[in-house]
Amino acid sequence: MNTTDILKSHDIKKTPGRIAIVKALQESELPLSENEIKTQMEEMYDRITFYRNMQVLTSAGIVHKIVIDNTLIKYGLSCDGKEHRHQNEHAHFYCEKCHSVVCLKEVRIPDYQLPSGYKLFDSDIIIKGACEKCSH
Amino acid sequence: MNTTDILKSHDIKKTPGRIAIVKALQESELPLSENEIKTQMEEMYDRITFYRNMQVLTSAGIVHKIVIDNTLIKYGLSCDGKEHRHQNEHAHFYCEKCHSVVCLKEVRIPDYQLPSGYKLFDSDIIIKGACEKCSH
DNA sequence: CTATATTTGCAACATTGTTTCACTTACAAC
DNA sequence: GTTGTAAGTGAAACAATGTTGCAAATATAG
Repeated sequence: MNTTDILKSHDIKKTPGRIAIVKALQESELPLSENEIKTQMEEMYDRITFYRNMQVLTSAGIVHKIVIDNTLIKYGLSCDGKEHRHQNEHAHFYCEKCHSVVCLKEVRIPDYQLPSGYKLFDSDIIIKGACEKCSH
Repeated sequence: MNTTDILKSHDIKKTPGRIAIVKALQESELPLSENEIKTQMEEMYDRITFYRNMQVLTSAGIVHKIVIDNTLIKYGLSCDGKEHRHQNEHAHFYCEKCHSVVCLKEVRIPDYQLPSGYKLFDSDIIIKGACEKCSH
């Protein structure tokens, strides 16, 4: 799906800032941090607008926020932004050597058995370690 | 195990700040945020010392840091601080209504099957939803 | 093209986390 | 106990991250 159609299908106005963010994520494969996105946006990046647009994009389910640690956040496209999806469907891996984050599509989120009365809205699995390139 | 023995058994000097942090966590059952611990420490709380002591306590495995979101962090005692334990053994639940965090001891961390070459150091499961009191 | 509701970008502020350095304290050796 | 020393503390200053209010700009429906 092309960048502007993703926004359109979610009833979100297509503004240059939002298009730039989604484009950066589409072109990257790996989830990106704010700084990595900023680099791609060049001079059109504005911190405040970025935060507000991320708020819009994540609550629409287009982008998911991957919180590795309080000082390290990555953003990834939610499976081509197909639909409203507030729940991650797979785990995320953080390489402590090269600091990259990858979506582990093969590690699915299980059906958790919560204590009675508890309701599940969303869940995240973060696995930390060394990726293939860095584990030698 | 009493507070000072926990520190002693990890070869960490027992200073008033550290004792106060561990005591606060021991008396609470639920994991606590920095502000909640600060309240219990009263006037002896110092922000810089707190961060440094948390660094020491978490890397010793006495306390584990539960990152719910980049702006919401809770700290919990690692199963009575029995031993060096850098890996959580259970999931954590965050109630989006009352903002409490509980350790879900019954939701164990599975053995993840990582792609070949990947090494696992640590992992976290965060489940967000509504707790028993708030889900009615 | 025009109207209007949304978005942007700036200033100012609030929170969170780190570094440096002089002073103090914990604790081991005596 | 007293003392020496390595470790911990707390203040100042800084850096990074996130939020709010408001006037100007702009995306889209009609």
